[in-house]
Amino acid sequence: MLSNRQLLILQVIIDEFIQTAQPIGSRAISKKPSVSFSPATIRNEMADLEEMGYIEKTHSSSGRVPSEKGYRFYVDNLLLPFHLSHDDKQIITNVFDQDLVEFEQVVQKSVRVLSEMTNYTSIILGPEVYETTLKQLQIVHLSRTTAVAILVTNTGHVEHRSFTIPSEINPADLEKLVNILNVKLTGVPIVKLHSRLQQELIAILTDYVSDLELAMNYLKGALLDQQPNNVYIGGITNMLLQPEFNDVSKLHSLYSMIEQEDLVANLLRASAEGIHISIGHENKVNEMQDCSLITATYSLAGKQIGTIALLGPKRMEYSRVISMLNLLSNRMSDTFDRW
Amino acid sequence: MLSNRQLLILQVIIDEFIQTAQPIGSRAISKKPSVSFSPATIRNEMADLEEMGYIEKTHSSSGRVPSEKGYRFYVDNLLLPFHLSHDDKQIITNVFDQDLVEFEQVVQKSVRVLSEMTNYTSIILGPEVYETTLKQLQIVHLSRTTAVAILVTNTGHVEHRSFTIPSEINPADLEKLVNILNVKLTGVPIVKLHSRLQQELIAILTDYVSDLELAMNYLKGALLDQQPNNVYIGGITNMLLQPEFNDVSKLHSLYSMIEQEDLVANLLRASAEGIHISIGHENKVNEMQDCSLITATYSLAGKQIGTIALLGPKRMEYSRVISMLNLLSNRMSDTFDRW
DNA sequence: GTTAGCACTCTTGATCTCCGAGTGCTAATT
DNA sequence: AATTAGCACTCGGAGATCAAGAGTGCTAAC
Repeated sequence: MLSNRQLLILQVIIDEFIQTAQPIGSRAISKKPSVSFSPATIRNEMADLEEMGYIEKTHSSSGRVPSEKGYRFYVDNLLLPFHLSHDDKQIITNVFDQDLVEFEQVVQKSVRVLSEMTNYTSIILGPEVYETTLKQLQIVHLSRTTAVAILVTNTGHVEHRSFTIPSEINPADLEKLVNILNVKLTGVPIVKLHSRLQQELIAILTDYVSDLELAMNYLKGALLDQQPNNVYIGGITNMLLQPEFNDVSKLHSLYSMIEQEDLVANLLRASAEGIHISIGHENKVNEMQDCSLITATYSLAGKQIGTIALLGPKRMEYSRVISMLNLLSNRMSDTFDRW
Repeated sequence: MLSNRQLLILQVIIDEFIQTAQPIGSRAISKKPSVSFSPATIRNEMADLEEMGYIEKTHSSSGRVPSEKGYRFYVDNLLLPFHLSHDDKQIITNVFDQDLVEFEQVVQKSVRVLSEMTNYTSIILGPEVYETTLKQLQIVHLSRTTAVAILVTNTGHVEHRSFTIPSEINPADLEKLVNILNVKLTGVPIVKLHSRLQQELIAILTDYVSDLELAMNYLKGALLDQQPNNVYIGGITNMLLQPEFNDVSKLHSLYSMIEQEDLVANLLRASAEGIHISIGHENKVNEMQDCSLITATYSLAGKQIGTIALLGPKRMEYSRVISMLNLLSNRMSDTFDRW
């Protein structure tokens, strides 16, 4: 167990290090107004804190630096609720002021605002379509042999994909097929489209359409193949501002990781509801083990549909960032619910 | 005028520097099989080349490094046609092998391939829609008050935008309006949509639709407001591999420039037909003045519709890169024409 | 005209020193 | 018993110094 004094000292060390990125010495701590002990006393406490693994030295006679265990303790026990300034709140709220009626717009704007306000890299995993349903399906013929399939969801999301129509398929058949599908599939959740197609409709459809299989395969390809990774990333260059990434080789490995959107997407897809923080080696991805990742989820009708995340150095402004993520994720959920 | 020997030496210096990024000394040059003079002779020639401004020293007793004037001369006069390896050609050709029928897919794939093959940053300015025409216009109602407007072009490009329907507008009117517009505007070039709407159709439309103005304004907003910046950028992290960007502060200014997509878009939009090279300070954008930018254009039916560019250090592999850009832009033009 | 030779210049890396910030420990103080 | 002052010690960082090496410019010889 940590004494109150140790708690105070640990708190000061971490707060200070978050600001300056410099090791903190006993003298500097004793000068803090909230601290009223001599450097010698503090040195004793620091030795204990170090023994317990909450802080570290960079070399034998340096000041102390928080360890990952220290950050973890800080995040779990020492985090003070942070009051966002009125301006900050306003900026976040403003994102939702214009009448944006599309998920995508909201998300794009949020990513930008978040990275600008925090100076970290922000990542949003766009709303998953689990709950969205098919609103309308349509084929637009571009020429004899090419067409675009367009799929509109009830959330205003539009997917489209071009394809070539093989000469074996009768365009009229395709047309008929689409008409039937529209009647039968409107309102069906997107994720269930595939199984619905397979299980329930084949029987009905064979009656209407010759060469069914061929046409179906084409439609399936057009509509379902691409599950796009709706990952939005902003402020990647902010990493350059952090002294911990002065080293180009570190940057390179981190950046090439971030460039792999599917990897990032999978990582975030696993996030638990609410705010969650992974510090350094708590991250499974190697390239992130010098970073902290804070995730928050947002929801539609109480059901989690996406994730907002901030990636920065372990030395993040946890408390401020958490407040911002909370506010943003609530606003997002509210907005989506209102639609 | 440069003597043949001077040309040879300049060529060797630049070729070598492009490979190694290290200053080249007279001894190293004289060891090249293509060179048969002693270091002393070469030193004399180098002094002349330096006086003329084609090469520079990094310090008084260092080897020589090409100046921007040197690169310019090299690019204008010394560039040998580069023969792409069979594999390289194959990789580029493969981009077009699958039956991609959408501009976007082709462009996205090209950007990736290009940056992977060159290790530079590749930028493609997506096809401008000047020549594309409206294929179909459609409104899908999501709810009483929201809808998505979808616009399909003859090239398979799909634009969409959600909007809220103000209560003053009669949904039936909107429907009617869209029907009429579809009949009247199909086949009209996208860029002319706006003027067409204003000039020719207002008269006809007033007969059919009450509250015309309101409905029109909404449609215009939905369809024409956003001219999206179709800029695709790949391999940004490749910059980290170049020794000239070891310095984090240089990287930062360059990266924050690249992050501004509209700036990049405007820059490329101005590119002249064919291959064009800007070296260092020939670039107007400050942040690029340590870089070279090579642009190539591609076309549809002989009309330039977009730009491919590679951004790298001044020490670029000009000749290889130019061959690749040539091949790629031709293939792109061919493919688009074939549709 | 070309090249060998040589003195000179400048970078690079290694080694050393000095300074200061910070520590741990002990002994004095409260 | 807890706190603090005092002090010796440690280590990193900034400079200074030095030697090695790569490269140059110039002169004189070929």
